[in-house]
This record gives sequence, structure tokens and C-alpha cells, in this order.
Amino acid sequence: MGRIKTENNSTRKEIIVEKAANLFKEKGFKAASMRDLAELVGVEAASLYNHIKSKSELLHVICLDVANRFTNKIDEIEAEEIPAKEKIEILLRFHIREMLNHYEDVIVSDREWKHLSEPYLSNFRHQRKTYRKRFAAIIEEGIKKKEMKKIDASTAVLIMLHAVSGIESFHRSKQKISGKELEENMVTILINGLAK
Amino acid sequence: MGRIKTENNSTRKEIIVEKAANLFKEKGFKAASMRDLAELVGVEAASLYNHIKSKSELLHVICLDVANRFTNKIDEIEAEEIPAKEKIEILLRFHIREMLNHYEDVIVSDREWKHLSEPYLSNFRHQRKTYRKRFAAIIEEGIKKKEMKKIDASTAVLIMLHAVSGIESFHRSKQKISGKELEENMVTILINGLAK
DNA sequence: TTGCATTCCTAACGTTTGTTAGTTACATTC
DNA sequence: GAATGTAACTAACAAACGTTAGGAATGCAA
Repeated sequence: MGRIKTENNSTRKEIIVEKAANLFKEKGFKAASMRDLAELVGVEAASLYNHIKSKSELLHVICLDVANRFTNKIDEIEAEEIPAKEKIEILLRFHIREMLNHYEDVIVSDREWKHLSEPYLSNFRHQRKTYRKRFAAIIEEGIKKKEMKKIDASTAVLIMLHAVSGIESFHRSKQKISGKELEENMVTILINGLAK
Repeated sequence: MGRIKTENNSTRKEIIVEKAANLFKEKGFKAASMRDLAELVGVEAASLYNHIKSKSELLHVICLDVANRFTNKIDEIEAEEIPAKEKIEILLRFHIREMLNHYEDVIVSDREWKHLSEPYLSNFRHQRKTYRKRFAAIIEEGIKKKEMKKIDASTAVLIMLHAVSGIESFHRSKQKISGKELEENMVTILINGLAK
């Protein structure tokens, strides 16, 4: 069998991780076997272990990467001096775009993180919890400054994060509307509501 | 080992299905083993097969049950002669309550249906698709009658369904707010929006 | 062309998996 | 109390799993 093709100055490990995200998204982490992955990469299962340490390493690379992207973004947003309402919209749009662009990693991270092994599991849990708290804090700031309705901030976070994860179905559908339209629709509904 | 206790005139099979939903929710369908389930039930793994045909039967019983509950509800709502906006609110509240009351089945159905085997997989897919279309049709009716904003109906469905599934996190948290409060918050945000 | 490191292969390992066969214990009915 | 069906057990199966060992092929530098 041929070697793994390395284009665009990406390492073989990166290629394997990419394919793994694809596979995990499709079948779920537990249901995806290393032999499945090997076939996708174009190599025998055992050969993968020249590039990675274990199956669980693949998952934790994916999850950590996604978690860091969101943490970095909220770092950036918190630093800006703009109204809370704008911060929320920016963050929401970031979530939507992440889901539109590299949704495979995001979905896997969202749905399969429970299968992380320690200490990555605890780390991830903590990072996730912290992120949500910071998100909620921004909303609470908006409520305090009368920019938004008096609602439970953590419920609002819950709704937004999970609403965005619904974009997966959008990917599977025949994409009647464009990504840009989807983004505008989601922002409108979540910020301004469904009712007229 | 003792027998499976059958209280409340429920069959042993029903007890197994209930525990299975619990286990599948916790570990995921693939990661949950029949030996795990047996331990939860208080019996040896092989003994389960006196009551069920297979592991996959457990999943399809759970998924079919959930799917039917929602289909029945939308049948009922479509028949009523009330404004579309009200229909949507009723349906949304039904989703929230299902998630609050027997959320284990709903989560498993939502998250693990991909592991159904044929022909149940195709059936489920179809039922799910049809449900969403009917939901979207109600929203479109509301848009036509100027009860709601001009937004993409299927995006709105996406948001609502997935937002509701976020209630799982609520269950895991220390439940700072009550179920009733959560419901009101969710309805407010989704129908009227976050912004003031 | 030789030498060396990388990358792949085949073969196999020890577990865990869902499930079946065959048997024993319990509970209910006559 | 004997008979009968239900529900549990033990033992074991074949298949699939993640992973390792050891050797062959490849690509690169000298």
C-alpha cells in the first residue's frame, strides 16, 4: 500500500487527525474503529501508530483544539470596550461561523468529549464550564445595563450554544439557503425573537 | 442473584428498557455494554436475553417511543384552530416539558438514533424529517399571517429543537432555577428574543 | 551506493463485545 | 406436592476491538 500523501506542508499526523474528525463525526468515537480510520487514510491500522500514540489521543487533540479556539475568542472579546449586546452578537456569529467552516471538529468536540480520558476529561470539563460562565457574565452585564431582557443568563447561554450545534442538520440538508443567510436568520431569531 | 423486581405492574422488559435509557444516556449506546446494563438491573448479562431480543432492540424501542410521542402531539396541535404563533408556543412548551420530565429517553433518541439498525433507521429518519417539515409549515403559516418575522422557517425549527436539547446541561447543573422558570425563560428568549 | 531514519506491512496479542446453549432455581397452578 | 412455565445462572462462542512486535520497503543524505 502507498504512503500517506502529505500535501500543503501538513504532517501525516495532521492528516490522520483530520480524517479522524471526519470519521468520529460520522459514526461517533466509540463506533469508529482504528481499522475504519486506517481505510480512510489509505493504510493498514497498525501503521497509524507510527504517527499517533493512541485512539484517545486523536480525540483529545480535536477537543483541545476546538476548546482553545473558543477560549481565545472570548479572551479577545472581553478585552474590547463595546456594549455587551454587541459582544454577544460577535460571539454568536463566531460560533455560527466555526460551525459553518470547520464543523467536523466542533461537532466531535461537542458530542464526544465525554469519551476523553483523564486528565484531559477534567481539563475539558473545566474549560467548558469556565467558558459558559464568562459567556453568561457578558449577558448579565447586558441585562444590568438594560440592553437586554431580564432573563436567566445561563439559560440564554444554553440556548445559544445548542441552537448553533443544530447547524449540523443544515450541512446535511440540501442547503436551500446560504451560510450567510443562515447566520443572519439565527442572529435575528436569537437576539430579536421569532415573534413580530 | 435475585430476580428483577417488578413493581407498579410494569413488566421486566420495561424495567430493562428504562435502565437501558439511563445507561445509554450516560455512556452512549456503543460504549454501554450489556454487562454494564446487567449490573444496573441486578442480574447476569445473559439473563437479559430472556426478556429482550438484542441490544439494538432496546435502542429502537426507546427511539420509536419518543418519536411517537412527538408525532402524536403535532397531530393534536395541527387539528386545533388557533393562531400559528400559539401552536408554536404549545409545541415548544411540549418539547421543554418532555425534556424536563423524561429527558433520558429524549436525549438517547436525539443523540443515538444513528446507531439504529435497518429498517428502524430509515423509519426513524423519515419520521424525524416529516416532523420537522410539519413544524416548519406551522411557522411558515405564522409568517404568512404576519404573526411572526420573515425568517427561514427550517432554521427556526433547527434552533428550537436544538435549544431544547440543551436542557440536559440544566439537569446536570445544580438547578439554580426551577423547571417552570426555565420553561418561561426559554419561551421568552425564543419567541421574543434576547434584546429589549 | 551505502547508510540511516521513516513509514509501511503482516501477524498476532489480550480484551471486550453481543449473544447462544444448556442447566438450575424459583413461582404459580392444578 | 407434582407439574409446568418463567427467569435466573454458568460457560462458552465467534467476532471485533486497540495495540504491539518485528521485519520489509521506501526516501533522503552522504
